[in-house]
Amino acid sequence: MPELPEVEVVRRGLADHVLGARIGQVLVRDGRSLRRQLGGPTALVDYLTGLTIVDVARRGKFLWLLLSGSGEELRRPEGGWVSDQQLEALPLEDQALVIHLGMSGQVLVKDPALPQEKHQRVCLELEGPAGQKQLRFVDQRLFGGLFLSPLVPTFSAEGALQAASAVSRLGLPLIPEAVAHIARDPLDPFFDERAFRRAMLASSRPIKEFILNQRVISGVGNIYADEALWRARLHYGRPAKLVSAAQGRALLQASRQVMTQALAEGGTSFDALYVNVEGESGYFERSLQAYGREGEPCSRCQAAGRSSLVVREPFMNRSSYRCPFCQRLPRRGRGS
DNA sequence: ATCTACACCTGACCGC
DNA sequence: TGCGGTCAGGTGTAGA
Repeated sequence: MPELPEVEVVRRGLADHVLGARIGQVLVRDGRSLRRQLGGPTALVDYLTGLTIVDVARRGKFLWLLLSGSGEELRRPEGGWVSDQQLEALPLEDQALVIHLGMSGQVLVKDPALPQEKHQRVCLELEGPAGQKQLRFVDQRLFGGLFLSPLVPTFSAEGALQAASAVSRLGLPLIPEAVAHIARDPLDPFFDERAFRRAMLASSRPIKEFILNQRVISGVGNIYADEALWRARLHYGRPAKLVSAAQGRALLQASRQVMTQALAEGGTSFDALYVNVEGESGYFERSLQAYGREGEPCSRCQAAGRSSLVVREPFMNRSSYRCPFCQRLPRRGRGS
């Protein structure tokens, strides 16, 4: 359930703590976290060892580390990694390390002396002259993982080279091949609203299924889908093509607002599973209006003097939460 | 081509 | 106490 805001919290943490770090020993405790790695653990270990981390990028729920092999001869300052200036001069390796948190993944940056986590699967030793740290990939349910993927160019709709990720430091027009099919997310300035609208009009799938499709819009998972639909007053089952242009814009706007707010509060957390790189939980759960609020009053209805209680309904083999008053199916859209 | 079904996982929780 | 069933659900792929 880490969605865009939670993954961005992790990305920022990595950008703050591991840029310029040189990767030393790589320890794979559980090969199942490398299911997508061609050649298995050996290939990952062989490739990563000795490389320097030069950038951390994200698109939707995918994170990736950009690497350089030429960092070895750099002079590393006392107690830290190399400078930004040095980093920008380094030539990129042709593969990035892609990380997906799946349902329960965490990326922690910790002192090697601290005890390892129960579900730690992979550990990268980060070497500095004084500072030694570990990048730990922890994942209880093993839906997440790490793997190398070759960088390929990214293009805009008009065919121009375009930064693959709005949030990377270097803003390179390169994306890991394995992430190239993922659409830009609603917080990406290059998000293509017209393409989003075209796809909406072409789809008879329920609107919630539509916005969960990472090929159409990325970063949205079950929690923020329900929150955005609540804000836009849309029923999850409404066929996408029957959502008006104004409602579609409202939905996109709602997803931006809810994710921006969640990011400002450090992400959503239901338990200790979703945390930043220092192991701390976010506070956004307190701000959720629909998700997880079965039986509680809809705050919008309450403010208007009505009483209606949020309901939980099965949809797409998972739970959906909505207000039965302000998120109804119009007559035309019934039957899904 | 489009869509559905399932595999991948662990742990918390619930009813018996 | 134990034990089976259910739920949490993102992503990729096999099959219809």
